[in-house]
Amino acid sequence: MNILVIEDEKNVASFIKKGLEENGMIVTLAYDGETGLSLLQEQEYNVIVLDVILPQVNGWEVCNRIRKQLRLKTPVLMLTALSSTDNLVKGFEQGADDYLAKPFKFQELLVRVKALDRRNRNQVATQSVLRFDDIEMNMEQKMVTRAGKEIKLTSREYNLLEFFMKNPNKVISRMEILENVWGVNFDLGTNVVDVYVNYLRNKLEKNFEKKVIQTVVGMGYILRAN
Amino acid sequence: MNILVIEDEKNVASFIKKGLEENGMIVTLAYDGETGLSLLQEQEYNVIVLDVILPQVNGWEVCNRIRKQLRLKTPVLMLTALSSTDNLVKGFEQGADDYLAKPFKFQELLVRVKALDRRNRNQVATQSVLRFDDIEMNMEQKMVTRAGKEIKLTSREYNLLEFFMKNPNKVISRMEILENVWGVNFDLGTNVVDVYVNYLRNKLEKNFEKKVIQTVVGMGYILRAN
DNA sequence: AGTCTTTTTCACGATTCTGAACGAAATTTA
DNA sequence: TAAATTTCGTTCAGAATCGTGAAAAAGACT
Repeated sequence: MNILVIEDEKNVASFIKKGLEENGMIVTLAYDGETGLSLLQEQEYNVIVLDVILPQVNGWEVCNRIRKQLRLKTPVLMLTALSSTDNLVKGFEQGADDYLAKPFKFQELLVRVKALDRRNRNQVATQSVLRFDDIEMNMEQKMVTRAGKEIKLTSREYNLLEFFMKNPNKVISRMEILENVWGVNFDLGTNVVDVYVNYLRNKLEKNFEKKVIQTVVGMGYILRAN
Repeated sequence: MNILVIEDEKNVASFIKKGLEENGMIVTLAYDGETGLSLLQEQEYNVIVLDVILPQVNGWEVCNRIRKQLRLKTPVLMLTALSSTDNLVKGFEQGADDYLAKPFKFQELLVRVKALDRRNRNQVATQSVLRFDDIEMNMEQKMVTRAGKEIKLTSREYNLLEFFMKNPNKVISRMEILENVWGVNFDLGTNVVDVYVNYLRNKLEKNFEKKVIQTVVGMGYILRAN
């Protein structure tokens, strides 16, 4: 289970990290909201622990942006020093899923994190996002980004990339591609695959440093980071 | 707001009752699970405060029966002396919505009760109202507004929009739409879907800045803000 | 009958797909 | 090493498909 903790007080942060790690969780720390948000773009987390009081952008704002901007449904547990009703209600309005008033016992935190994860698992079976290196493919929105930049693909190009991303670091033959992307299972003497790989490369690798689709002469292609 | 408190320790019970009443709530006490369950059959409550340790039937069992037997979705706040993880996870499994470890400050209880009520109200509300960006769909009144302005739709148009709003930010294929809105599950070579999307666009996007229904060539359509 | 809603059809333009052609690169053969 | 062969990358133009809007036809309801 991956947890992102956004908390500026370093001793509190490392206290939480240590405790959660002792319970078998993988914990990433962010000491401010912006860092947290960019981490969320890079990787998927199961639960976010978010302090309300943060430098610059406060926790509510961060929470709001997680929902509205990043469109993530990852459950958020808010940590708050102020346990007044109004403040908390505000938290829920911004899309927090639970809150915990400081100071708290670690057991409390642990239980809540587990409960949030549990609740979430039941609701959303899978977040349909494929990732490879800095390429991200949202299978619901059929949207692809590389290093955060949107890359518009036609449907055939998209399907081809999806096949690559479902078989990363693995040489794929032209036949396999034809079968799985074009639905053809006989060799029509065509080079469509070559052409489309070329299209993909143009869209996916131009303006970027690293090449990701490499050809393996006589065998096919492979999606590999450098 | 009606609260049912199921708690056998009379001094704790009356302490809670008094406090909640001071905050304008109507509180009913039950000193054991059976009494609580029968009260729930007679009247509707907004929130249930339930002690885990009760004579005869324990709190988890009561919670379980509230969900499985009475089929009530009334939010349950569990009071527990044991804040160990396992016990609490068990509580959530039985359908509790939140918990509070004894001893607690009254403020904590109050906040949680309010939060539960609030969450519940929102859920019930959103059961009949769908929102996306500035579009609001009242499913009881079958009425749609955008930016507060009413938009009159025919029933087919309404059903189509409803399907979109239930699958926001997700590419929907023509087939899916045909199946779910027209109830056809074979490909009659028609472009009704295209036509109706077009109707929706006319009614929903003319006179407004932002387009919300976008076509994804070769794949279908997507309801997406901007 | 008359209005409103729904379905179907059509045509144009835009996008996407595909095969062919050819040079470049890699591999094999001589 | 050089030549021959195979494989690959790229470009391009025609073909096929798809999206859109309008308009006509069919159906439902009053």
